[in-house]
Amino acid sequence: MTTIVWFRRDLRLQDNPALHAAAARGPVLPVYIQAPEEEAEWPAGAAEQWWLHHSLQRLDEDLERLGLRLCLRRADDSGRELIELAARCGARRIVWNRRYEPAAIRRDRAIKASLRGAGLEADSYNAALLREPWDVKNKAGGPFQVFTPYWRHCLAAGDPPPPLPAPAQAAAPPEWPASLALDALGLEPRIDWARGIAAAWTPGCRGAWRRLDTFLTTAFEGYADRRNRPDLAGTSRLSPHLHFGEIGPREVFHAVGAAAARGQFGAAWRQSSFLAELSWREFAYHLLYHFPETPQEPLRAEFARFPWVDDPQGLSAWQRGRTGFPIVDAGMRELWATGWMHNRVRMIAGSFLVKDLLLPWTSGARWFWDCLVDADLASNTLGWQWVAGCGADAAPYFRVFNPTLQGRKFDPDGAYVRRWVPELAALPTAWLHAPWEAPAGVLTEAGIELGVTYPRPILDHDTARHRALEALARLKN
DNA sequence: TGAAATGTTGGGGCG
DNA sequence: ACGCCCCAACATTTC
Repeated sequence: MTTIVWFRRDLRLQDNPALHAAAARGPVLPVYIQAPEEEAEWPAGAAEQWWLHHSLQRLDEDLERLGLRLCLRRADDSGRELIELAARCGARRIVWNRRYEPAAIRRDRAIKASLRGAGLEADSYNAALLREPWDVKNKAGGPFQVFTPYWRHCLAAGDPPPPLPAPAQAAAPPEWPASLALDALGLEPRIDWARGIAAAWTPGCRGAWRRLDTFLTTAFEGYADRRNRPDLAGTSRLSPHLHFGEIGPREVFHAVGAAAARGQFGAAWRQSSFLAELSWREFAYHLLYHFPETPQEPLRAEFARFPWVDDPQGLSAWQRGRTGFPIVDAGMRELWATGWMHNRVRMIAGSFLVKDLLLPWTSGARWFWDCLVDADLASNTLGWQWVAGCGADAAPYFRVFNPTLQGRKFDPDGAYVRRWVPELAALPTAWLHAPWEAPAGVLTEAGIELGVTYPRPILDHDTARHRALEALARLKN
């Protein structure tokens, strides 16, 4: 009996429970359905679409080694498309791995009901998370809202199950239904702006595993300190691979454990700050599941009446990396060029938008969504609500990042700023994070004319900080 | 997963 | 020798 495996954000063969279950029972028809309308308010941005194109290509190649191929479809109703496909190839069963965004949950629930109503079997599995969001409860039986107790609770619950192997073999269905060519999905940009992204990333499982292996051998041990340094290769850069499910969190968790068993690092690997970051991702899904309105609405209700500012010019300067604050501009340009930004710099740039410019956190979340290759509704929402101070376990309202101090602390030699803001490259490190303080002669020497070759700061941070503190203090009363 | 303002301490210069 | 002041370094409080 043929089973349709409906691929979504699980673009891998290993540790793929839906594929595993299907291959164990007979012929497999792998399907990907493009249905952007079903993503509701959060259709994939352009960078994410670029990634998806290449990831689907890799997945198809991997499936070919199993004697299968990926059937590509475009539809405005995935459920109807699946029923049609099942009829065409005689499938009686459809399986997939769960998604956890509110719109996807609603859609999948309706599809499961309609498939069963049509007399088909339909089952879903967990490929994306160490724990299901509904399985983790605090002592009162409710969801956690603070990370540390959430994490402790998960640690105490024991290790997640080991990853499943890729199917050793899979039978092809009696007939292959027609498939669109990958190019017909129109995911690749028409104008060639993706070169920076292509240079920075290798979509697909093998790229994901290469990243993980490199990270485990070179950066895991120093991660607690070096993860905050955007000028070093101190992070795993797994986020887009995890986002598309080219690698799963169970695989990451147990790869760390296996490296520890080989003696690469100590016995406390479960409590490592790297796996804590993986748990932040889990925590984000936990929150999104239990508070599904948070992509739009602040979790802390009083923030609904915060006096955000309308400042299109400020927003545009921030988006284009022309605020005059080098660490902020470097981050925003890294985002634009590569579809990714170092997490420390996300916090700095986010704090600048929300607290210095007083622009709504949702405008930052939307821009990140459109630019990021790892645009995850759960993580993006958590990150922005955190930095704005209106979310779970959020930064206290008075916590305002000083872009100059953050730059000096986390990019001490200025290598990160010099890379992404090349017009400042010749400025001595002492002035690099505050070029407006440099003596005129130093600027001239470095070939910089403020306001011409590089913007003057669009605001005075000290003034902006006081303005934010006042607005936030009023909110408390 | 802040930063600034304010307070405290202790060494050293100096009358 | 002593008190006084300055100020850097560190700690605490406050936003």
